[in-house]
Amino acid sequence: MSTERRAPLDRHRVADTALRLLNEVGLDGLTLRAIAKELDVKAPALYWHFKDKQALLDEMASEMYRRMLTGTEPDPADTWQERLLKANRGLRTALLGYRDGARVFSGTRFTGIDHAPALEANLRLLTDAGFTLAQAVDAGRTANSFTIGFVIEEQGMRPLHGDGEVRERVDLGERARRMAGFPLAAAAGELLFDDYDRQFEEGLAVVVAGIGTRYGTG
Amino acid sequence: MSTERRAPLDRHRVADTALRLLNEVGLDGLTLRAIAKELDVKAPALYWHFKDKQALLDEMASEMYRRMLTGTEPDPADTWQERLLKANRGLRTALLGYRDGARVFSGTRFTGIDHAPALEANLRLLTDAGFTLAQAVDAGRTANSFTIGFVIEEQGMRPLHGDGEVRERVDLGERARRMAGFPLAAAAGELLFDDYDRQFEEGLAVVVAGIGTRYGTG
DNA sequence: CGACGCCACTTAACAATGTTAAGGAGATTT
DNA sequence: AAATCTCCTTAACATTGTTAAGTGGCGTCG
Repeated sequence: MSTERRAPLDRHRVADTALRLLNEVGLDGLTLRAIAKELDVKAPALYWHFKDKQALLDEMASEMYRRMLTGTEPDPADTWQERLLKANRGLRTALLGYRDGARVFSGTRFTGIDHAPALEANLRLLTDAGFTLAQAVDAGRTANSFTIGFVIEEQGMRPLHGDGEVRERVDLGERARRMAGFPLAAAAGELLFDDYDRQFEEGLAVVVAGIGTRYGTG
Repeated sequence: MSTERRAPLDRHRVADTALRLLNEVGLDGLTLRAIAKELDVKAPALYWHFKDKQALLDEMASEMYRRMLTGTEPDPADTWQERLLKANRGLRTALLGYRDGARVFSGTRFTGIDHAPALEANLRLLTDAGFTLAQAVDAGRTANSFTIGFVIEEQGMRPLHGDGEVRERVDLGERARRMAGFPLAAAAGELLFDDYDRQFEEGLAVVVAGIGTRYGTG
């Protein structure tokens, strides 16, 4: 018998399902009707739990952030360099875990305080290492901006598709042809669109080194 | 008499008008019908000049980039530090010049070669200064990623509105209340959302310093 | 026990959007 | 003069976020 009554939804379950669906259809395919169907519900039902679609996206971003934190208990024995590296690697990994993850994440603001403990711990570590609070804030934001910017470009160039497959969006041969007459720019093509992991590590190392140099805590 | 025949459109004029309109209505309000009305034309006419809306957005991004370049003739006597600073300051200024500028810019890929000469000149300057090509590419992308990421956050926090007015999207008092129990994080609020110009300069200085440190060309 | 009321949803509908199909007026070419 | 090309219009379509109104189940209170 179908007298089984589906348990009522809540914000968490909706965001959960939406995140799972995001990886199949991408941000542009993530319609309220599709999410609702996945939950065995009609679209307007979502408005009982969320004020509008943006509120749902905010919840999704918060959930992404929560999952990122659970993967990485901060080690109090970290040096500030290690902490910055870990935090930003973790952020990138979390964003890459979802199709259009960076776009979703950067378009939303946190509503809760789930991020507060980690932020507090990081600021504490940096100030204990000799940074002023202002320096610690600047350092964190600089590294954070780099990571977000990098992943936005990365996901724009190599979108993750439904089947987990990665497809390049740039035709290197055609680019090289257009760049004839600009030898360095042409040669840069192969470097620009290959080995994002290495490029990210390189950039992150640059940022951390710069923080040490500029704030004299290296 | 209205026998005056309007000159036919072209991609450039459409992108021009769309960019002007962008500052009045924002990316979400930038519909094809609104752009068409501004051009005294019906919406489907745009499809004669552009394959789809994304193609128009690409053209807009290219135009933004072109305007950025005309403002800044690269000085061959620049040191690599000066060049990186100028290029990324210019990029930020260009992005801030349009409502949702960073979102428009980061969502698109260049189709032309307008950016090639400047890229070539920058790579030349860096390699002449002792960088390998790979290092020059990495350095440029790191700085670039930082700038894009920074401005995306900046414009997300302080959206530019139609009348050129800037409205804050964060209630600092409410944030401080939520952050009770996390003193450093709470105190960081005022630092995080104030004086973006200074924060950007600070971050850019960090990146440039890091490039010098890591690639031994400082 | 029955009426009330709240929760969590459904059905129906709306205006707006990107996009396509078909056609048409005017200039240009043959 | 006929045909073709350019650039645009009118009409329509499916899809989207969102709102309004209604409805069935469940607990509470008289």
